[in-house]
Amino acid sequence: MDFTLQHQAVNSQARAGMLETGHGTIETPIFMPVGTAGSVKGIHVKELKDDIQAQIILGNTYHLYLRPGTDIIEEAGGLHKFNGWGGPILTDSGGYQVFSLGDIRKLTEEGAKFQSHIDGSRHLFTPESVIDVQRKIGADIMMAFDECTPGDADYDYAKKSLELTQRWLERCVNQMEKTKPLYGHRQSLFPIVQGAVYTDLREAAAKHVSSIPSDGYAIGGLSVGESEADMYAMIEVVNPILPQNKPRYLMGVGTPINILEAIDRGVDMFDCVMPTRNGRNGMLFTKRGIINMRNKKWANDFSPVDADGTSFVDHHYSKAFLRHLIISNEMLGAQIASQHNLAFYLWLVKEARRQILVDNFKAWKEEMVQQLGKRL
RNA sequence: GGGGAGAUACCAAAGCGGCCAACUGGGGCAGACUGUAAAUCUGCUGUCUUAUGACUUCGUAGGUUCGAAUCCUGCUCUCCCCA
Repeated sequence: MDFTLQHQAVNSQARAGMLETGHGTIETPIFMPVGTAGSVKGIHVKELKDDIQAQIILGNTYHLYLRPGTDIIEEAGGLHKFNGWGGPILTDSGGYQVFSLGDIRKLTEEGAKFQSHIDGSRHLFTPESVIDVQRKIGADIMMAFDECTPGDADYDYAKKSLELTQRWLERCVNQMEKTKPLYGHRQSLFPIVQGAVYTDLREAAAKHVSSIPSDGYAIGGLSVGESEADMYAMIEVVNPILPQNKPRYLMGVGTPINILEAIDRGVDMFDCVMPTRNGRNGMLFTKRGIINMRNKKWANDFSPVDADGTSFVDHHYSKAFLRHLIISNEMLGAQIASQHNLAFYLWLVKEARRQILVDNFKAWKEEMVQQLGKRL
């Protein structure tokens, strides 16, 4: 997997690049829609490609392992074929579930014992098994198995957690070397930087992962309860240490403002459930600010969903109709909102890239941030 | 014509002498959501700009009682069954 750094902004750490995968080239900075169970919730592949113009999507190891099960995906010929997407796929390792399934999971040196959130059955994830599952899923980018340390972890916990993540990383790397891709395309493993909000831990973590040759590097354990100031500070600590000529992926982030701030600090790749989940829950992101579509003031606003938007849905439907759908709990409401939000997120990173290439990123970003935070 | 049941807040529906401004659903209004246990969750929803406060409510008019949405009587209306 080759990454080409095309342009480095002058008064910002922002970069524009190209990441070539076995399923297509990704232009960075990029936002990757999340498709936990193999599908970006509520979005057809056609809309994903043509309307939203997604270049890579996520899947989740834990969720796909539980349902439909690794065997089915292998029998299908990998996730690319199974879900009909065909483009690049990144799979999260289940490290986030170590965090989010706190009550029904137990960590040991060996790995993480989960109880299925579906039927309560017990499963063990190890760095090795997680690599094996991701081989079978066929992800272009596989994530190392980590502990996503909570944002409020104390220093002692964060340190021990980081050390566990580091030992797990070594095991992931070993397992990568022992195994091969199953479907004829290259698979890359991205290590993950942890260390909570502690500068020295983040530094150590960044140095550790940088010592391991990889096609890209991820920053994890952010947007998990810490302040935004801490999040930005940690990005600033980590990015100068990570290899310059490899893509950097900030996991799970974030709001449109978060993304622009992180691009400004040298991040290339993002994923987040916000555009889809918040969309389903009636929130729209636009370049002029945030819309809570359920608010009464939209009830008789027959203007387009987003006059500035790039998506078909932005101009085809009115705010009043979309509000009606969402209030009525109609499936289409969630679909339209998700499609709009994803199209907006992809527009945002595409425009950021364009501004980087014409050396106007910083000024553009400052202006955008003012608008994006507004509530309409 | 005969017999029976019932009228509670925007809707539905509990409550059947004090713990009732009134359970619970729905609806309404607002908020949350960041590598998805989420088409989910949380508030508020009689009036008084704030309230452990005041005031006005449970078809309607009276009555009993220290005290009534709850008991009694009249009236009005609704529904069901048999003709």
